[in-house]
Amino acid sequence: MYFPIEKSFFHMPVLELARNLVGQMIVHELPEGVIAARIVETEAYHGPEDRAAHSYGNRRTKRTEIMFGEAGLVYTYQMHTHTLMNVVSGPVGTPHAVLIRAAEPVEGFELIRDRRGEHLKMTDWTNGPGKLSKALGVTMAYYGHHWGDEPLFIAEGPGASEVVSGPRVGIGNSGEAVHYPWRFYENNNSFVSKYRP
DNA sequence: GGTGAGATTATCT
DNA sequence: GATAATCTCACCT
Repeated sequence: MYFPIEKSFFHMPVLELARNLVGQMIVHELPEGVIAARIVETEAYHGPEDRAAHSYGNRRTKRTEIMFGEAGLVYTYQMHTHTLMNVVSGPVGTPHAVLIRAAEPVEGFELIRDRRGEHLKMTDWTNGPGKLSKALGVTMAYYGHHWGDEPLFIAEGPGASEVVSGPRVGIGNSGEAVHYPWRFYENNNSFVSKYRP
């Protein structure tokens, strides 16, 4: 049984939050059962000053609107045919966010397998942001939800053995921002997504 | 095990 | 009409 983490947990600087989310649990309670996974990889997006962020230069559109809200809200975003999950960070009016990129399944293996496919290796279930949201059943319907509320929430997890940082993935031509070491992941964990230069 | 191209759709200019 | 915080599959080593 899992319980949502204190909402005050989200009130810390975005880089710190990104690092501290590694090792926590992400839980989705569905009518069919509970899916739980331990977060092993995140990325921080530093709103106004980060060329790779959707909210760069305080760009405020219908899509980025939620990032200007309270820390702990859910920012879901459609990329091609996939949904990506973020945790809003920073005080109200400051559009920071943490992208949840990968997690290690802990509970609900059969539900995940049903969604992702019988033939896949277990490590291919959740080792990327699009795959993770599909495995957990997270959709755009959660845009604006809070990560401290059921049925989709962050719970206190067992932590991570060793958290390391490196450059972020898939942000192409974002100038200097490409090199910022704002990706955090558990060292030597096979559920961490592959880095593609 | 690794690299490279194409898919495919909401969102913004 | 261009773009994208990705995924999958084919082909190479």
